[in-house]
Amino acid sequence: MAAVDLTTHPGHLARRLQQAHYLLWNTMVSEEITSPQFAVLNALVAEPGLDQRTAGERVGLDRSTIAEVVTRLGRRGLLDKVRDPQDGRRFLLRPTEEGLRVHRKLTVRTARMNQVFLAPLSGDEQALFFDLIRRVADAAEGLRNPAEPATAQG
Amino acid sequence: MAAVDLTTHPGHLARRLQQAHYLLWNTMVSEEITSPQFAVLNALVAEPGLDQRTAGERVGLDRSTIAEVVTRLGRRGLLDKVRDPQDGRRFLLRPTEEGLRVHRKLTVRTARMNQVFLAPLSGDEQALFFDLIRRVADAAEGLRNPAEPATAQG
DNA sequence: GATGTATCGTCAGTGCACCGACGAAAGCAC
DNA sequence: GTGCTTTCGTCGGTGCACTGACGATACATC
Repeated sequence: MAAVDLTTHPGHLARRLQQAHYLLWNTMVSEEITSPQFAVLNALVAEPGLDQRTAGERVGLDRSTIAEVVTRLGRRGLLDKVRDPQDGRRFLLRPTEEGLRVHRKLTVRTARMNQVFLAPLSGDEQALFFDLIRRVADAAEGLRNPAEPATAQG
Repeated sequence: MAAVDLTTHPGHLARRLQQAHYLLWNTMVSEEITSPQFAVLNALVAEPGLDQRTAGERVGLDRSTIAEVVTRLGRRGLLDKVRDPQDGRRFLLRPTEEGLRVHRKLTVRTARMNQVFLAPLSGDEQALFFDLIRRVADAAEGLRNPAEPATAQG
């Protein structure tokens, strides 16, 4: 009997956490717009005119995935995509009027959902929850990108 | 400027955490067997002869997803799938010899990976990390399944 | 200005995750 | 033992996520 206890495996917990969030999002926020789509829209509200790659970087999506998400947002008319006249490789993205409207609406609902989602934790615990996850995720991402500043011995 | 700070959104953090884990798993554990596949294999090592639905329940996968994972594990010869003679609707699953061998090997590597993944946290913090995530995930899952035991006050 | 390298976006392939609908089998009526 | 309902697995559709390869554009060097 060499089976392990998955409740002490961070990867398994992360997956379950994300699934739980997915379900709650569907019921409390939107069945049309997904959480990653909202994240991209949010990035464009903060910085209109981002190119695809940078937008993906802001929310943690690789080139392929951001391309698909952008396609869907474009199909829904929430985002405009135009070639950068300065750099013919890039597409510049900005939210449409409708995109801004949807973003405002979902921002409210998302805040409500987050409250429900985190309700099992006290205020202090919620802060800890963010801090611990962020530190683990940042460190793991750092393992992949061997540092950008100084140390250009890569 | 109505953009929100995604680092205080648990769903976004959960996604980033899972992605970080995915990358680390690929480099430190296996490029062939994925984390969900290992989870299913692990469940079958613990309880050989589970049917598909129950196995999915053990690791948190719905019917459609567990079906795909089982297909892949079967294709790799890590698992046997036979009809339940007692109940013609079910398939009973058990690991093959090769499946047991792979499970043992990955168990070791997974433990190493978890250490690296959680290295940014102290021992106390790791315990907290598990506890907080588990509580949030359990509560959210509870919202979906309106309770099985008493407390039918929905 | 031609050559070589790096970057941006796309495409194909694989895998996880959900939903809704479906057929087959089982269990419960009566 | 003929129906009603439930359960198990499958199938089709959508969406996220990664990899590796590719064409087009830009940049850097000569």
